[in-house]
Amino acid sequence: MDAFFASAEQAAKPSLRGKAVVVGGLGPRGVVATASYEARVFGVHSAMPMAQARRLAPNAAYLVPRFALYREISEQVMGLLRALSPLVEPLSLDEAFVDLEAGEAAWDEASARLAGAKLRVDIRTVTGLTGSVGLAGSKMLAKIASEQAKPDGLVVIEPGTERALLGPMSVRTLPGVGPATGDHLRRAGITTVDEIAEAGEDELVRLLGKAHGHALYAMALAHDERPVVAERETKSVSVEDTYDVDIHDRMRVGLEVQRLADRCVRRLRDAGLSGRTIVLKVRRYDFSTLTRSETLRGPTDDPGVVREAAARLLEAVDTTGGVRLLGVGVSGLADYTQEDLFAQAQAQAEAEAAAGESAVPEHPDEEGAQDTVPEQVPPAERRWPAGHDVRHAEYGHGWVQGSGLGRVTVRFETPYSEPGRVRTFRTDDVALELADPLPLVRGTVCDRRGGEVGSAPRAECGWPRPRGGAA
DNA sequence: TCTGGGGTCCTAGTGCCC
DNA sequence: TCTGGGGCACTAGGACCC
Repeated sequence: MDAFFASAEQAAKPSLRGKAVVVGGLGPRGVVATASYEARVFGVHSAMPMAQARRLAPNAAYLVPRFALYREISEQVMGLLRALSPLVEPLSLDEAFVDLEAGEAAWDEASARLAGAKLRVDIRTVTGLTGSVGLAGSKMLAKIASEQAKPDGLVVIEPGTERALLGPMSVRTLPGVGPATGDHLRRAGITTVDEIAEAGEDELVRLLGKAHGHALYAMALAHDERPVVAERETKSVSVEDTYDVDIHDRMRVGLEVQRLADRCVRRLRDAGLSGRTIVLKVRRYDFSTLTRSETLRGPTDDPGVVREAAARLLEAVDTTGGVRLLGVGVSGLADYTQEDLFAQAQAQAEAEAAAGESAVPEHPDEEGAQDTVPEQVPPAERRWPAGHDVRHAEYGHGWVQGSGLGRVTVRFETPYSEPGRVRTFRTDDVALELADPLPLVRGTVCDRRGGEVGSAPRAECGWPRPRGGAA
């Protein structure tokens, strides 16, 4: 999908069509998730600090991501891909590989082109958004083709032309070559794919290590035999928060870790998983990041057990100077729940010992349970995130254009209307309430699959993610 | 300028067991 | 009893991806 989050917002909000739109974290430490093509003209791009984006494009619309909406659109596109082939490998919410041969949707270049062209039309019809398709004989080349096809295009890499196409390209084109490896290669005098091939496999292994060296050399020769894998098991589940202001208070750090542990367990349980290894992540004031982990005797999804492990790990971390990010994760996953009996028994014993002494909450992780850690934020304060849908008793459906100083500004429009008018209300106006997003195309019903085809949904998103790479 | 969140994979060091 | 090596599990960090 092309500039996916931003395109979805433009489709949902007629007044933003043709305008610079930036989606990402709006806090002081936010970064850009996606910029519309209109915003990219100003130099705004993904992963850029939001403060920098605001300087480059001060008049752009800045919105927070609405993952529920993107997930629904993603599921619609996934449905279209699965109609082409049983072998669909999602890479993210907006990208996927499809093995067209396995689905007998294509058997030669002409039929592949036809299938790709029809897919693009279908995506547009169903979602109202544009997608790009790359067609090639391997995943690596299909991905490169789809990048070249953006926005709103279709590119085929014909068999026999791969080496000539790849040769002059930057090493950064190859998957797995990021800033660090790119620099490493550049210092060795290697900047193009051709130069990787000329350097030879031994040199690549010497420079980058065994796995990376072999893989990169093969890619440079356009060799990529990786199959399209429809089912990928989740390996870890984690949550993390970056704080607007560094936390110095050790007690507060401890409370945040407990909250994160609870959130992580909720995600774990929603996915029907349990895990053995608890990981604590701390990013300090100077951006140095460290992780500490502990492996239990058996997998658990008990919030008390995870909280305790995370607290133990925190004890070994020096947080003087302040922390900007905290995270809690669980790995070593199992798709069954075999409780850590020892830890549970211990927790129970401790709870019994503590009974009467204090009112520390126990295991509150039932459906819909709230965080047990006291919130620092005053309760009942209504939040109006920029870009979120609202409904007003009198004016109907709209979205939050901005809020602050006790006021919220709403633009009243829908995906099917003309650009609408703006009105401002008090943030506690009872006539105003948050609303679910409307479908981008009138009459389409998002296909909330029950997992009857292919793999059962895992992790929080139900099921993962798509693009137009076709192998 | 000042760097999110949720993942995966790889490497290297260490300790333990046989 | 001591030593060494292989294999494995665990831990920590880094790079990369979207």
